[in-house]
Amino acid sequence: MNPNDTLNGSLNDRAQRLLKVLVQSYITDGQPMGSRNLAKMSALDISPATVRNVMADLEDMGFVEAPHTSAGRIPTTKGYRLFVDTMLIVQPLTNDLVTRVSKDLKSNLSMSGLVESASGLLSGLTSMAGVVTLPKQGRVELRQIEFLPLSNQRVLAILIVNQKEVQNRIIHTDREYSPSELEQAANYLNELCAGQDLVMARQKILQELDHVRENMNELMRSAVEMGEKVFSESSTGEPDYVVVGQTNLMEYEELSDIYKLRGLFDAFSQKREFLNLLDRCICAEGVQIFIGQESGYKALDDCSVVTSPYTVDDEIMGVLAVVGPTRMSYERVIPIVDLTAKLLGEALNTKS
Amino acid sequence: MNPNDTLNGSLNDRAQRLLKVLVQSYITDGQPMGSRNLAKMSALDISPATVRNVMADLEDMGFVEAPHTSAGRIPTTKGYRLFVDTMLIVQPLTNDLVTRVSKDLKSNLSMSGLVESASGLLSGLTSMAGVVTLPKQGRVELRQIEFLPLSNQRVLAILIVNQKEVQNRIIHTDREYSPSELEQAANYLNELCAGQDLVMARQKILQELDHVRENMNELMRSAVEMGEKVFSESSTGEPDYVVVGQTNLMEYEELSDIYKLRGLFDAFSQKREFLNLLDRCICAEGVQIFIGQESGYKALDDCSVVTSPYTVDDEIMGVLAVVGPTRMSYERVIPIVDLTAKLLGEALNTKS
DNA sequence: ATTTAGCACTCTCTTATATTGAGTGCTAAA
DNA sequence: TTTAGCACTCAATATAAGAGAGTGCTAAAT
Repeated sequence: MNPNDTLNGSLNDRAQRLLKVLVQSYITDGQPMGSRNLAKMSALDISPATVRNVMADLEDMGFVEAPHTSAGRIPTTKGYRLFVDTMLIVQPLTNDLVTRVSKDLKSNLSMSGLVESASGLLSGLTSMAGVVTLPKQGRVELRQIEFLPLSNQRVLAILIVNQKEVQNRIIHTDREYSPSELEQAANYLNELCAGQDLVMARQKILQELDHVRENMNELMRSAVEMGEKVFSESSTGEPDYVVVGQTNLMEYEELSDIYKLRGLFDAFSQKREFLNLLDRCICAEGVQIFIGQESGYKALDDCSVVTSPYTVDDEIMGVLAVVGPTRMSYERVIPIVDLTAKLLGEALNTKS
Repeated sequence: MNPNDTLNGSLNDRAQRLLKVLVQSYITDGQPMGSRNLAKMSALDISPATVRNVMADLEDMGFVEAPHTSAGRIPTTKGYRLFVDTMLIVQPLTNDLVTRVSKDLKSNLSMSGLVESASGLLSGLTSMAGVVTLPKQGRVELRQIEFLPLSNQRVLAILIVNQKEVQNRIIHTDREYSPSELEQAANYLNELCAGQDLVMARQKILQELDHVRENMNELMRSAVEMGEKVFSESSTGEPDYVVVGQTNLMEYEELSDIYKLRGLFDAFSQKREFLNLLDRCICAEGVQIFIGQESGYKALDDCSVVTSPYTVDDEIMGVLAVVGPTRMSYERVIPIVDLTAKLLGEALNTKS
């Protein structure tokens, strides 16, 4: 068997080298590459005709394709995948960049500001779109609950959770309550639930509800019922992630079709599909990449997504990502995503 | 002087009628209108040649222009302006629509949800982009302040304002404080400032700061200093407005140039210019319209903005707007903006 | 004094046609 | 197995021609 044979499925060195050169060239130039050029650039000392033979094989195997008969070849999704998995050499980051990212993140006081910054960094450093999910409140520990009377049979419940965060919810009650009544109710609930996880607290209250119905006095009944209302209202429809630099994507020819672009932007603002995709990465360790159709969502067909979870104390808090055209410089983007994830985790750590 | 003379600056009836027909036709069709067609549609029983004479006059006066020699005429900004100011008959709203908007808004519990809904309605009903600024906290009355110790010389300040809303701010202190110290500080500040406007409260604290330096004990000094820090930190970088339906704008040919579109989207996300524009409407009563370059911002050159402030108890709380191509159905959009502003105000009212 | 008909003219848009250049696939020779 | 050579394909570009829409102007009609 010939050592240069490429038809048995696994690629020989020469074919791999040619593919690598082709992918790199296409990523920088955006032009299909012809055999003549490829022969020259590969430094392999073979003729264009030979390159053509190899390319025909690579096309049979699905790694490259030709936009039309007389154009050169461009990588397919499968081609990019092989490149990313086995031939890619990530570019080292300059110290300069690291300190810049670090500074940028640390200059942030609030958590939402931090997420915004991270997103902005991803977008700015890559000239593509940056996405960062809000850190998920793994265990939400109730620290204290307070009630404040409003008008019209409504009560404002203030939940202080996780030592630092405040949530407020408005509940509708069956009648007006006086401030002192509310204070007693709060005391009762604090005693019952303080220090517990919100989910647990709710269960405890539901138990209590049965119990209380027969035995307890009117006040406690009210208190428990109010607690039930507070905890049943799920989280306050906040944003799930932050996107910065959407408009950068308009600069890329591959995406400049207005319909594709609209689909993509809609996907960002509807969030559902995109959140699903990000959720899938939350279990993966380190940087993960979805190339073109691999993501499974039509809106992302012409895009690649480079994601990484970010962690605090080894616990995954969220995911961040860069979204851009499949023809992106993975070698540059991957370390940027990696770095940002690590430093965001660190920055969050000092805030807890 | 001839009653049909159009050259002395003010338009005679016939010219007005022709302009009106032209604008309406162009808004629905998007096609430049020729003299032949215009003569027919105007029902004026004049020949195309006469129409051509009138159009030449209108062009001299800057109300219409011709994309090229042998196209019909289209309205200029000035033409749209005259149309909007003097010839427009707003379409009456169906009861159906009114109840739908009303229901949609009332089904909302939180304020941010309400704003989101309003924005969505504007966008959905017009197939353009809807913008709603968050209601501004005109007078923010401090009701209560609480402190919670965090780690690393930081303290969480919880401000309860306006009977219903909670703001939380993290301040950095000169040393660690115990919970009981903080409680006393809170009590002190509550006594000093409760019931006051935030701005007033700050001034009071600044006064107190001078006073306290000599006379008072250590605790009170700390308290006042903390208060100073709390109030000096301005509002918590929240979003200023909500945009829904940006992507709708991609459907309009007038805006389908990718560079214009990018400028527009960037303007939305940078917010600065756009906020300035909206601020300008806050003093105007009722619906206000910016046509094309009238806004003064390059990004909005090909757009019109229909705005209205929304009020609670005759006090202006914010502004909402629809953004779309200059060639929009003003007759339809204006009442929608008007209605949404009114009902949003009402909906907010029942929430205070 | 306006209004109108008629005509030459302008400009866009569409369609057809040719030309060029890049690059391939195949065949036969090295 | 590799290479040179050649016929062929296809996109991109330029060029020309013709149709359609609509104008501006002039001279006649009202």
